[in-house]
Amino acid sequence: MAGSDVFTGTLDLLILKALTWGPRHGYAVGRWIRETTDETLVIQEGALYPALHRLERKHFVEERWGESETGRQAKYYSLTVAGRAQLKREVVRWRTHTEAVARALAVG
Amino acid sequence: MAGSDVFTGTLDLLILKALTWGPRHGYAVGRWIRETTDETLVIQEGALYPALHRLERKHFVEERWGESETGRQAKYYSLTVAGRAQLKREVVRWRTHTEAVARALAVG
DNA sequence: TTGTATACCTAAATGAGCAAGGTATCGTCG
DNA sequence: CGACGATACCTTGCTCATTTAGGTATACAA
Repeated sequence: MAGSDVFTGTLDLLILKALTWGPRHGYAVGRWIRETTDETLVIQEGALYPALHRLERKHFVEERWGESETGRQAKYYSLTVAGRAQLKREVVRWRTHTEAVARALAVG
Repeated sequence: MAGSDVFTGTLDLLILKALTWGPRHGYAVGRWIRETTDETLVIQEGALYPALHRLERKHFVEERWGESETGRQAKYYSLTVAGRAQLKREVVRWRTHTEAVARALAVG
């Protein structure tokens, strides 16, 4: 089933959010999502890396090679100006839609 | 973009919820979702009808032809016992995941 | 009679995420 | 020393939900 871990369309939102405070490499983005959601949302690498590449292609993030905390080479992603705007839009969309579903579920 | 109107995976939940109080025909299910969400969630017919057929194939709903309020023939769908259990599961899943995303968005 | 709402349907394309592989480095534990 | 787990990246093939864009038919109002 598509989206058994994350509701499809939510991943971009989470990735952009993970980059709010500065550059992070891909592996660390995945770990941040897993940790801040208390293991509820676990992003498969086969979803994570393609998603990062998509965001790069749309110019919402920029990549730059650097050295990770462990001394290994890692690809760091940072938000562009457009990415920051996109994050805002996606947060609004998320709120709007979850509130709409909440209204429907509250009926009865 | 897949899921521009509804986060992919949410549609089944909404359809099952729409049938909580008794049989409804497909068109009325779509209208119920649109109206209870104040036009926020508008389900395309090309998504709605295939979704109903999927739910029927999984035995979460049963269909039966009947006469609509306007006197036309319409296909009425009603929840099966398995469908009612599925609705419960999907509500839990929805709550779990939206709360997880909420935690992530609350950071910072 | 033209349009709008009701009521159903499908086929082709898009595209996200899953499953399952792969490479390579580093530290640790037996 | 050797195996293992964690880190860090990647891709290809598949499934499957949704979008797009059509189609049929009836009823009623302008």
